[in-house]
Amino acid sequence: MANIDIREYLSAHGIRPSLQRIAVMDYLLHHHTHPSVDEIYNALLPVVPTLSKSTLYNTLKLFADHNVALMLGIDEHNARFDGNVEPHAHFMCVSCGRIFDIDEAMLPGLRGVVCHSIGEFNVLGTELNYRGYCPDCTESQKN
Amino acid sequence: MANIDIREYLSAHGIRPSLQRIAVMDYLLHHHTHPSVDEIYNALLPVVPTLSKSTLYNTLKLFADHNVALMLGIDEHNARFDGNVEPHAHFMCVSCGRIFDIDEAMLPGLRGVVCHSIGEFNVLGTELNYRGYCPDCTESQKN
DNA sequence: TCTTAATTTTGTAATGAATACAAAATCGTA
DNA sequence: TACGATTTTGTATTCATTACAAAATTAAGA
Repeated sequence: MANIDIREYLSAHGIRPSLQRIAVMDYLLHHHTHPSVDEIYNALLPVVPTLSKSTLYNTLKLFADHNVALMLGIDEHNARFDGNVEPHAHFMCVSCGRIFDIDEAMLPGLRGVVCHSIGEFNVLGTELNYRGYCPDCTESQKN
Repeated sequence: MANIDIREYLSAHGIRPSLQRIAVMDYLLHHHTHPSVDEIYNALLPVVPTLSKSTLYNTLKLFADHNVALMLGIDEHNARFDGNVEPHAHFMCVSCGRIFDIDEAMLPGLRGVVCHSIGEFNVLGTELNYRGYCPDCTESQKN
């Protein structure tokens, strides 16, 4: 996705596309590692040397509010962010700490819990998190 | 559930039943409000005047590790705890802040995402969280 | 282009939940 | 009762996040 497209993507969601916001959105769309604020900061500092943590927090909050990024609560130590806003679940490995996407192909039941209402409850957002051992760490445990 | 039963419940899960631990477990089993550490602390202080926050953190971590309590990540500001360890989802109202239990009767799809493995991923724990407006707050918004 | 107001960014200071740690208290067992 | 292990407690610390005001940037009109 070129920068011009990210500009339009942000604008289309009511976000004025500043240099910093484009850089953050660009990073989120090209890195599916569910980065923390610090990871994004360290990655973008060479690109946007004046970037401050405040701007990052502001920007990520703005993105979450405008539904162009997810703020994940799966890691109890840091907020994690995801530019993929399509319904999907997450798996965090308790051994290596990586966070994996779990999509409908892997978890057919996913559709059954993604909804806009539950009885009289009006649902705005859904978060489905798993913790356990990823395939790599399950394998290395056997040895 | 009488204290003697809580003793046995904790013992059966490999937890030595101290006065403090019994008090915390008792509180969790009788209050389904998904309390924060502070709420538990303030509620138990009159009962266990020497109770310290350190003990609470230790105890709740111990409970979570031994699967007699859930540590919920649904509230980004505080960890919340739940003595109900049966599979169920949670709903947090963005208006009043209350956290509600969502069981299988309300959400038939729940069974479809509670599992012990997803492909090669070895699942130890599942957390399904919703955010939105609860029935009370949806109603009062109309006025 | 200049002016001005609004928005955005930035740095610093403050907040507060959670953790670390060691001393004191308690428990279990001989 | 004595002693080693476990648990509790208080204090100090850490560190992610928020608050806030000044500086920089942008948008739009004159």
